[in-house]
Amino acid sequence: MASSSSRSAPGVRVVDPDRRDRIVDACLDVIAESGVAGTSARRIAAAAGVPLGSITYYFDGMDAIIHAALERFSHEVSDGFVARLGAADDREGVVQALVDTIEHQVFGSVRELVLTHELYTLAAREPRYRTLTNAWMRRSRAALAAHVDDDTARMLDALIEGLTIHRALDTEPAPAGLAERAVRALMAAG
Amino acid sequence: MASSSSRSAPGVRVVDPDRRDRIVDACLDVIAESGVAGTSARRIAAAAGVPLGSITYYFDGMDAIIHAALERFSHEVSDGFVARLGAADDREGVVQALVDTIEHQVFGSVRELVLTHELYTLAAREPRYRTLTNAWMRRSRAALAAHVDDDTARMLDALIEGLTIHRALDTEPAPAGLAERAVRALMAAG
Amino acid sequence: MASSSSRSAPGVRVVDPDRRDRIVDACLDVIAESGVAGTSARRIAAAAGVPLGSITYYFDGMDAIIHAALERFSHEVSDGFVARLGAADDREGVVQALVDTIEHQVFGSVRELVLTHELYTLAAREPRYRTLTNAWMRRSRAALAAHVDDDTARMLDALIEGLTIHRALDTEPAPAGLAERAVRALMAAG
Amino acid sequence: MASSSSRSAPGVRVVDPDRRDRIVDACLDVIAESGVAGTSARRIAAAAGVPLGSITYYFDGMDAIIHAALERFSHEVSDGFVARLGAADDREGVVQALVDTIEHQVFGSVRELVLTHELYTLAAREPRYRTLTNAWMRRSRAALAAHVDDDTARMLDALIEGLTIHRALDTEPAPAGLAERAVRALMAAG
DNA sequence: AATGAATGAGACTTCATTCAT
DNA sequence: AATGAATGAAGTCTCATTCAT
Repeated sequence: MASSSSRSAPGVRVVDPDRRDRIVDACLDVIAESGVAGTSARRIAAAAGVPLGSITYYFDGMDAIIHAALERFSHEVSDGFVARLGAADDREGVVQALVDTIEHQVFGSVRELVLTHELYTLAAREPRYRTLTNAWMRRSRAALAAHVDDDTARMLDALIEGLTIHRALDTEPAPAGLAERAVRALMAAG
Repeated sequence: MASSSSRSAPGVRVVDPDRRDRIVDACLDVIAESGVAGTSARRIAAAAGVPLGSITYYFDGMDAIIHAALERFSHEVSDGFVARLGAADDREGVVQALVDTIEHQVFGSVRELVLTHELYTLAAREPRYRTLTNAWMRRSRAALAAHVDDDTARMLDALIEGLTIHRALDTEPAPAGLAERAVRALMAAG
Repeated sequence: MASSSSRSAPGVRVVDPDRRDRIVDACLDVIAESGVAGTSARRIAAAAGVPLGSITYYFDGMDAIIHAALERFSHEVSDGFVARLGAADDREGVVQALVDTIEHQVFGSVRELVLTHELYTLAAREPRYRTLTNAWMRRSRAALAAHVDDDTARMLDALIEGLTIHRALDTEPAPAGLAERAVRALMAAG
Repeated sequence: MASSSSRSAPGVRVVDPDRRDRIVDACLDVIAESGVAGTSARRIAAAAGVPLGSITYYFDGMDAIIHAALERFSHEVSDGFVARLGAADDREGVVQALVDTIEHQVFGSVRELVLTHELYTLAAREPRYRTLTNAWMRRSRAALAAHVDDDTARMLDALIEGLTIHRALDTEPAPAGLAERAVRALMAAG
């Protein structure tokens, strides 16, 4: 008679419609922890709690999983940014949303930092990943362009990128108010 | 007649005092071409024209070579930046040097972009590499701080970072003059 | 026409349910021939007629194979001893069984001698192997204790050990009847 | 002018007449700690505090060092046994000396146990090492034969061997007085 | 006499992918 | 549809030994 345990016995076929999704999520976890270089089908399978064979059954090779995972990641981050910016209803709200974004990252887990750079590294070399970062940039700029002109959107996007990276990689805290001054300076110049 | 080839016959012991340096350079080339993930002792040895055994003879494991290579790289880039900035003798010269830096990267080989991100990716996860990026940041800011106050130096450094990355990852060219406007805006705010 | 050879063509996937067992047996052969020090995954694979990858597929590292092999060996020897002793139905039969055991070893292949010492050497240093030798000792003593008291069992077990080793390592034959006299003396003392 | 430091500067040639001896001792330490299998020229050199080149300069390959080391070891142990037995001046003293020998080993460091088995393992397979163990046995028996007849000497030697090994490998202590009863039983039988 | 740079062989292990079931 | 046994390639590293100095 079948066990009522939530963990099925080995060899038993399970109906599991979300399995593909779970693999993608697990892949993201593995990349965050061990890097793209340390990501293997075995590790993803273990993290997702699925058999090894599932990996190559659902995906066409390792790169397909990694691409799917980083695509999902870029949308997650992007969605957050767009939401934060969408909540702003005046110029002052925009400033606050941008400063929050910059400073939020620092307190955000190391996970976001790591995954971002893993993606950039791939994008620097492979067009398939550059497509991902391009779309991501475009979504960010579009969100900004709802409040400022296109050129200012570009400048602000770059500033956020640079400040976020430097804050994350720095060993000492950034001066208070610096992000805000920079944001205001660029918005004034637009 | 004796061969003038740089590659010696197998089995022949060679005196080669610069070998360690050449291995580091070769490692940088391999990382640039195939990424840290694709960098193996075999490939480095082949690129440097030395036997495989030399790699582990001169370095305590793969990570030691990669660290040495990326350390060298960070200094090379940093030296260029410091030199460009050192040549400026007035405010206008500084603006020009920074704009040049941002735009120079784009026309610079993909090599610099790739290597920078490979380093950042490692730095995001491992303290040993964060030490490298920190020192690099500090050198850049110090060079800037010779011309502007400390806070402005930080802002400019971040702006350069962000603009450089976005230009490199973008598929369409950035508007002319945008970098200059952004630089001037931040310098005026300082 | 299909080959009836036991060695399949390269690249052909084979169904081979006893493979794990065959690897253990092959490992024992390799240890007997070349010692634990000379035992490598490559050699075991060659001896078992399986690809190198099979070794690490079935076992978690070299030590796991060696442990499994020596565990099997200790049971093989132990089983023989217990059987020989179990066949004895009176005091005189026990004496004969023990003398047979001592003298049997000499004519037994060098294999048993070699493997025993390889195991003892590991047991002298690593607890995991000492567990093996302990269980082995316990089985031997239990078999003896069916015929004599516990202390005598210990003495006899040690005597057998010592005589066996010295006979095996000696370059000249032991005096006839010596083993029997020693066995009788210890049994009389019990 | 030469430094007066006890540790010479690198590259300085040192007069060191006992170096060969020190290498042999260091080799014994390495074998005791890591086994013959884990003994390498590098490790011996490090343990002896001599340059790597010294190893192959003073010895004809690894096996020559190991043989020299184990030969020295067998004499050290043998000397102790002969001395202990030589101090006995009557039958009772001999009994005591033998019981001491058996029980001394248990409290002796694991070093002696390990080295003994490493040597036996080699002797089981290679004649060059069997020569060592044979000579060792002969010295032990000769020391015993000064007090008992030849056959009894053989029996006692074997008993000591077996009891020592079993005590060392056992996880629980042997019954008190057991060694003494066994020794007396064999001496009475002689 | 003595050294340490140098090397090629071979050690273990991990892995993506294939394929019979 | 799904799995896991199986494999060959490639990974890093250790090492004994050689040889120019």
